[in-house]
Amino acid sequence: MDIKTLCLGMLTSGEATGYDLKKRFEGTFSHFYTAGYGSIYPALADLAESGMVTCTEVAEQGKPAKKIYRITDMGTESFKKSLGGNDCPCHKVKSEFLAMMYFAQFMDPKQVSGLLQHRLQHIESTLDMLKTITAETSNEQTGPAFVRGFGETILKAAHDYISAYKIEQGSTSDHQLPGTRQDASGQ
Amino acid sequence: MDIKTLCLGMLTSGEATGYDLKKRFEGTFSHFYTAGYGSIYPALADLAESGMVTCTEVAEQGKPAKKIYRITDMGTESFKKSLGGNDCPCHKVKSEFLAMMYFAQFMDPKQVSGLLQHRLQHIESTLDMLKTITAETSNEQTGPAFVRGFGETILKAAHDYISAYKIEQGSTSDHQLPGTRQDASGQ
DNA sequence: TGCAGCATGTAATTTGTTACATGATTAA
DNA sequence: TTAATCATGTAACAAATTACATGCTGCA
Repeated sequence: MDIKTLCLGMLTSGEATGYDLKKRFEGTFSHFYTAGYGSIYPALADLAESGMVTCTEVAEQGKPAKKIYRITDMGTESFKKSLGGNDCPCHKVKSEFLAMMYFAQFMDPKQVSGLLQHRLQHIESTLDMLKTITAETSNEQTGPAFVRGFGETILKAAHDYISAYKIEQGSTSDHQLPGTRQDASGQ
Repeated sequence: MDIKTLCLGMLTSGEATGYDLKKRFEGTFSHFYTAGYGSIYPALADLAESGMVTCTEVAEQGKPAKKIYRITDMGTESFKKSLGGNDCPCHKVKSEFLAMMYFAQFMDPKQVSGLLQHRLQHIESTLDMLKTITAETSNEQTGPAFVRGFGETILKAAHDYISAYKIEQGSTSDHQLPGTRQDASGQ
């Protein structure tokens, strides 16, 4: 599924600007998809050109005119069809974190520790964000609820696993000074 | 981290051909990175050209000459440096599965069920593969062990989550016939 | 005084995927 | 006889990232 289809899907729940969609990619969608302005704006332009969405310009002062996009009936149809025609959707992970951890033996133990700490913090902030969104949303539909729950589950499992490993390393090994442990300077 | 660096890293544990590396991408690495021949072969050619690896051709009958790659000292140095210069490694998920599930309301319940079933099976086969690799490997180093354990943990958590959701849907709702449930035709 | 937020977009570059091209051996 | 395994590679294509370009408002 490309960004274009995803933008179209997002518009099924109401009008939005490119800027709005970006915020969604940073929110609920952030744990399973990424997209920047460089893909969102061209996607919306394409969708408008092919009649999937309409675009209403609203003049703003001191900013470029706001472009409000709304999905058309054709757009909704097309979106449903693209959902229907995919019974083998992929789920891919691309992790520099795991790749580096795989080669931990080539790294300074301090760097490894920093890496783990960094990842834990990232997981925690994502988890916080998901919680905030849940609190703000009422009457959540099963789809979004499933996806959010999935994210929370996986994130918690990852957090537990990394935490357990850190404790194990901290207590068993000698390559980390007991007094200095959990220092984790790098951010 | 690009495929080139990853190939270089893989070669730290011994000589290999492009074909060998592809198999590794299908094995231990499959749950956090993907790469096809189209990226591996050019990567190895680049590495050889820049002196990171050496290449020995061994003639074979009925096949193209086998090219055995070995990492050089310069290659090892370069690899260590690229590991050291990355204290904020990303961990990205790109999931068509979750994207589709987010929009479950636009899909036929049967398709949703098939989607879940399909994902469960994929998780199971990946888990089996990881188990097989573990059985075959003795004296595993901490890096690879951490990564494999991470994969198992996350995969199990995902499996449990999806299974629990299927049961919930199967028992509570009326949009699935009790007699036909868990049929999951699509593969 | 400076930064974050709002708001849009383009162009070059990077990166990886897909399809193509070849061809012997071996097990089912 | 059919498919899988071994074994290499290229060229066209698709997709997304990054850097660039602009500029007001409001808060600290």
